[in-house]
Amino acid sequence: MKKTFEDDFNLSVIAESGQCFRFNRIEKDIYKVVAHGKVLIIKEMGKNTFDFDCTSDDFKKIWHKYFDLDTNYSSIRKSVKDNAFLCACAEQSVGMRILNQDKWEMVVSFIISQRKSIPAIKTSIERLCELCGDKIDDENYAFPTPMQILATPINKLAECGLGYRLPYILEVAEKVNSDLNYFKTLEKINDDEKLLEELKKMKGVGDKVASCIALFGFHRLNFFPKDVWINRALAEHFPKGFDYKIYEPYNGVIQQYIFYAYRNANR
DNA sequence: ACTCAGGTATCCT
DNA sequence: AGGATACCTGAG
Repeated sequence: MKKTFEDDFNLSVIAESGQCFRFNRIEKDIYKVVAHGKVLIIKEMGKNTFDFDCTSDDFKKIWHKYFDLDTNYSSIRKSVKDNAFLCACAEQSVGMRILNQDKWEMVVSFIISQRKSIPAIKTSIERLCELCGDKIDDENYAFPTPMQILATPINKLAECGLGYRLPYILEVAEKVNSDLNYFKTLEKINDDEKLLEELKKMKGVGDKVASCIALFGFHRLNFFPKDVWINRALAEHFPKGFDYKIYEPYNGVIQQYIFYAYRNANR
């Protein structure tokens, strides 16, 4: 089904923003997303017009929320004006959106992400999905549930290249599997600091990973994950410190602008 | 062959 | 509380 957006919406920017690992370009202007147990092919038809290969029912139920279509990102982007570096980052990130991704998938994906390159993260995640996720079609697999991971032999899981993160993932899978309301309970925590603290109780989840889970899984747009790229950008452009008050409650969106633009310019 | 990767747990002081 | 160090493995 065809959709035209007034607001910021760029497939390449979103796919390259590092927030998602199963959102990839498969051909020029064609992207594939595997999320929430579904495969979605999106074709860019022209300026801000896209063809989504899904039913209107799935679009309403899944993808509308996934792409956060009720939030106006261009107004957040246009609010950037105090600092030349930030303005440049925002300008290069036209089309950025913060996706609503699956919480469990975010937990595992960002535990895997530590000390790995983005291509290596993607490889590990795809192997894990193929190994124990539900088959969606001939070539695509859903992200495995905690139970599916726990039901898989350890030696098989180790073949996904998880390394020292495997015990973390198993421990977290046990934790989530033993409390079916785990994420519902966390969702109700309104205070960001308290949520961060709770997320960090999972083994293998520190400040950075917890911030990513909160931003990309819980859609808490004020979280500002600090990875190596962000730290380099901040050291270079904000030696006196970054003022998190200016862009409240959208620090997470600003972080994505910096990550996308700075990494593209320096890698 | 060799370095480094979207960090964190653990062990120090 | 804050700093140093080890850590699986793959991609370039």
